[in-house]
Amino acid sequence: MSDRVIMHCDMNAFFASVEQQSNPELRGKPVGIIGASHRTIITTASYEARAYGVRTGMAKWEALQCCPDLILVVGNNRKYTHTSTRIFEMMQDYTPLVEVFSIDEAFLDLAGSLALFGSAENIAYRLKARIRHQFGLTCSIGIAPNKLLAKLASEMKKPDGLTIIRPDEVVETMERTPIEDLCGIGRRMNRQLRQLGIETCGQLERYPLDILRRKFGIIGDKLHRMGQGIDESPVIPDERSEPVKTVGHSMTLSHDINRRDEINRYLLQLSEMVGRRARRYGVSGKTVHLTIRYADFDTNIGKQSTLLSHIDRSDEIYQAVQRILNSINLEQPIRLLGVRLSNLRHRDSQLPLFQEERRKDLATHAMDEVNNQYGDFKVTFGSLLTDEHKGSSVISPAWRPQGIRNVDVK
DNA sequence: TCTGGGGTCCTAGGACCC
DNA sequence: TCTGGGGTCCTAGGACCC
Repeated sequence: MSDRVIMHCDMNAFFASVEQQSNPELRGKPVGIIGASHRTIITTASYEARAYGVRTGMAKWEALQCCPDLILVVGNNRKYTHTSTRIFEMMQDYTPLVEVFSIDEAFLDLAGSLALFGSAENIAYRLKARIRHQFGLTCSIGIAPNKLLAKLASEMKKPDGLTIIRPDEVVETMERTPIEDLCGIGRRMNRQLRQLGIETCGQLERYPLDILRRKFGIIGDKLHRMGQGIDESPVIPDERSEPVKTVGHSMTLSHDINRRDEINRYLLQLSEMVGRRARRYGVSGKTVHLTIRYADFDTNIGKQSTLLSHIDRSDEIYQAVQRILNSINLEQPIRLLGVRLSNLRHRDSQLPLFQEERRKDLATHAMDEVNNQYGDFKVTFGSLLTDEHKGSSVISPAWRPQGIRNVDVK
């Protein structure tokens, strides 16, 4: 394992850069990519916007306070997924071992490619040149003996960086690297480690392992290894990746709501979104989750219910969600609603026995066909047909280009 | 017009079985 | 007449990632 060569490639300000490429008027200007709702946040800021202090996750109004000239662009997911897919295909020219980590990041295992291409550095330059030439985009690349260090390396120089951590440089690098720079140490863990006086990876490595274990359980061992820059996890290409475990959608409402009929309309829409995606993936689920965030933002209620059988039809999901909602005593107006399906397995392809069930299945199938062909919500349940419920399909950075390949069969 | 949306993994407690 | 354990499944909540 010690002679692995792993590359991590991270597209710079991906959504914003794609927009600047397709619209020259945006080039050189502060651009923030946002969602369609007025309660949206900045999903990506161009480097010009970052210079003003605009950051991912900021509320729209907050970003405008940092940078009054900020140009806000509503994200176009289709454009990003299209570009992203083509970039990942390009990476396949250098190794079949490409792990898509998010819509704009991937790991490549290059150990088997060096004989053909000379060196990992050489591959990095070639890939960068092609991405720039074909898409007008830059990326930051890290090369190291494992994924943890490759990701750390790619973060070191942005934009358009290339950073290599060689095996004999690992110890020195870890000595000066702040713990929060590691992927896996978030805000909370950073705070807890700092309370122990640990600020750098070097200090983390030297900290007594038994205390880490006592305080963090099995995570303690992981932390100890991370501090040394050790990570044995393999690069897993999509076709070998774990099947997806949950399918869900949630939405922050344009205004806080109270009325049950309004709540139901959103829940029906969410159930339809979840059901449609589950059916597209060919899975059904046995557990249904309802998520509610109250107007105060801090109170989040999650309630789940496991059914007697697996379901994938939107109306069945909706009914289950209804039952869960009935068991909750609502205490505040609602800001966000979410529906999720888990306990997934391959859908049973057999048609149900009863006439009524069969009819519903066929109707569902017909509805899916139209939606697959013409886009989401061209055909849907009658109660959804208001302007508010046109349902913009959302893509997240957790998106995977090929979707689900295989699903656990239990 | 305060703070999105998609996931994964881990923990901890309770029910239930043998 | 004291409360053993191992296993699985379920639920709720939180940390973390992009």
